[in-house]
Amino acid sequence: MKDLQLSQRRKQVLRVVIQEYVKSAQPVGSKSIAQKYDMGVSASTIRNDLAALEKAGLLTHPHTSAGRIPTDEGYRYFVTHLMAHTDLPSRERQMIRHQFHQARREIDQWLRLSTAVLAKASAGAALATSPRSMSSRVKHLELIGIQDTVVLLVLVLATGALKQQLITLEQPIFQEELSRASNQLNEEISGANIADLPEKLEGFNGLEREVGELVLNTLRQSKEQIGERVYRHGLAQVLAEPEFADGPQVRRIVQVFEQRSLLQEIYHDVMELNDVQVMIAGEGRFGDMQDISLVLSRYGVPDRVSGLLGVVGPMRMPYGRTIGAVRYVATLLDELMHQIYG
Amino acid sequence: MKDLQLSQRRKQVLRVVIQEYVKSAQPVGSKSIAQKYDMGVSASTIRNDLAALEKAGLLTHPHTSAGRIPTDEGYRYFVTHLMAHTDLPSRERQMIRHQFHQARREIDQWLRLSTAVLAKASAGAALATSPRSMSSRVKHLELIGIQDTVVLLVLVLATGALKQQLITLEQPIFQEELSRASNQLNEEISGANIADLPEKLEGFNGLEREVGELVLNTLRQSKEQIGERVYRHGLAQVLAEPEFADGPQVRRIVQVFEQRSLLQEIYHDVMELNDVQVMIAGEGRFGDMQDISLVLSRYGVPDRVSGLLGVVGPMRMPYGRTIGAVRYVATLLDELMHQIYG
DNA sequence: ATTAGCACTCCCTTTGCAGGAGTGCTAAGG
DNA sequence: CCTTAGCACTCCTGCAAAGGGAGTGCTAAT
Repeated sequence: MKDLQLSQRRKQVLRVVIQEYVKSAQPVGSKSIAQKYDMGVSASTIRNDLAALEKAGLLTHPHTSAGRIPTDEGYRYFVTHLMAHTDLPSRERQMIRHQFHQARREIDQWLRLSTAVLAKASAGAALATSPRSMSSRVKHLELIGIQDTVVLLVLVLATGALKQQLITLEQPIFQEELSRASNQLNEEISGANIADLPEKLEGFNGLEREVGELVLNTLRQSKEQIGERVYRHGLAQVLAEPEFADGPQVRRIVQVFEQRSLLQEIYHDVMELNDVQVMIAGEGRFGDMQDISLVLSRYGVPDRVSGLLGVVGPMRMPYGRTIGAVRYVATLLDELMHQIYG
Repeated sequence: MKDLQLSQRRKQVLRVVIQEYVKSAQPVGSKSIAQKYDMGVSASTIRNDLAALEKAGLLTHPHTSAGRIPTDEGYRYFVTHLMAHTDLPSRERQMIRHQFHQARREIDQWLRLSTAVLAKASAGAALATSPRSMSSRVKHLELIGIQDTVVLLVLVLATGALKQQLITLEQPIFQEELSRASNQLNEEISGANIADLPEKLEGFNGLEREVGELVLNTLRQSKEQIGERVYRHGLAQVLAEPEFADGPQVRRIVQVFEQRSLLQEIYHDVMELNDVQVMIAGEGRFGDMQDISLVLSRYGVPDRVSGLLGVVGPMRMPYGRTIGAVRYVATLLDELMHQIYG
């Protein structure tokens, strides 16, 4: 977007239109602006401003004789230039923090809580991915016999992440044998990076070799993926918004909310930025996201683990509040993660 | 429901009404029945039958001059008395089985696949819970130092289920110390049931005691809960059904689909029955489930592990197909689980 | 640059009307 | 007693016309 020169008043008018429209979901007209907000000018003047803002591409109207509503670009301009830097009110922050301290100390719990809290604070639908380990260094592995020929491989990464995988053997095997194998492997590969693992595996064969290969595979795989779990909360609530009154629109947002692949695609973008990122109507880069906005943030500990956290909602969204909520929950998660991985 | 005496023809008429209505979502009238199905009687006779079925509470019409649609009880009667015992066609079964054999050997993968397959086969939204261990016997535990004062407790149950929990200590601790503690605990409590655990813990204090208590807590907790993870798939697709065209109805089904607590409540009922269970419009026992049906089944290995699997969709649902699909996937999961826990 | 005035546009709702589908009832026939 | 044809009746649906209203765009004056 080229940066526009707008007079103070026009900025103010744009701000008001967005504010009112977010509140009421109704197109807002010149008269109601002049009445509710004392801008020192008449409705007629505001009418001119509205026309100018429309020509600039920041507003539209649904039909000739309706009030104005913001366009994608209007929201974008608002978010980047006009929005007051709204952190969540401290009372609310307190409450959220309190909830986190009451939860069990487990990443799973934290993320579940995060989505619940975000959904509540934002009136959108919240989602989060479980954290992905940045450096997948093996900390420890364990082989546990489940059945005669079935063995469970448990893999603990340096980041504390847990991976599990079933192995079926040709022959029954004793637990002693398994323990022996896992001890041997542990000695060799614990602390090993994905890069030096193949080399270290050279010396092994038989069961150890097989398990080693499996470990390598698992690491490789987890390197590519977003966190394997996606937490979601609050879809029902966002569907209550009037923009999702009709069928196609509902399906659109549900798809955005459900689709793993979208998160996967967005993942890298968000990882690069440090602050909360706002994606309005897909920003042209993503398919069917009419009228849908995302507010996303990375969370985690730099170079150790990181995940994705955010809100999906209608484009007509209280951006200030939502951004504040996402940012706060993300920093809270950062803190908690830091206690573990810091 | 009292069991009604219906003539063969009336049963057939009911069957036809349901069949047609499921297909078209349109009220079906006497004339169209007489045309499409050669029942050897005229539309007028069918009209009488329809009136009788309506008086019996199995049908209604939305307004005076509309065709008939089934009521809750109509569907229920159909499912219990009228439905041909439809297993999935064998071609389809083959395909599904194939997909499972291609998946990675991991419960997580299986369940993900299950919901995907079910959603596809049923045109509803599928959900599944991860399996709950029936007897929570400890198989093995492991203490892994993550940070100076942060320790990860990994708990492997006899069923192969994995539990994890972070522990924060007052004092930094060496890995050797942790290994010592976990070895000691393993010797004592591995194989121990939840019942005899408290007794066995008597002898311990310090770190071992603390960990032991944590183990006990974790077991107790997992005893009450449904599987901790809920897998979902296919919400977008079910929302395309015409009954979910309006707002309140959408919110209703999304809530049913999202709410963990509902599954929790239903869990015990389903566990007791052995075959697939059909719940139409909440069967009066659950709140806001107008126009929504559930088709659910237990899966797992008796006395070892079990979980919940099923479909949520509109009441106007192809029950035969759906039940067939749920049953087949459930038995498939039974099989797979049996390989591990059998 | 701002303002008041005013015609114009287009949506939304209501009303009325015609068409159609399907029922319910009645009376006659097997 | 069950079945059938006939027919009036009900109520939905779609369409068109009309009125009201909100808000704009333009113009001319300040």
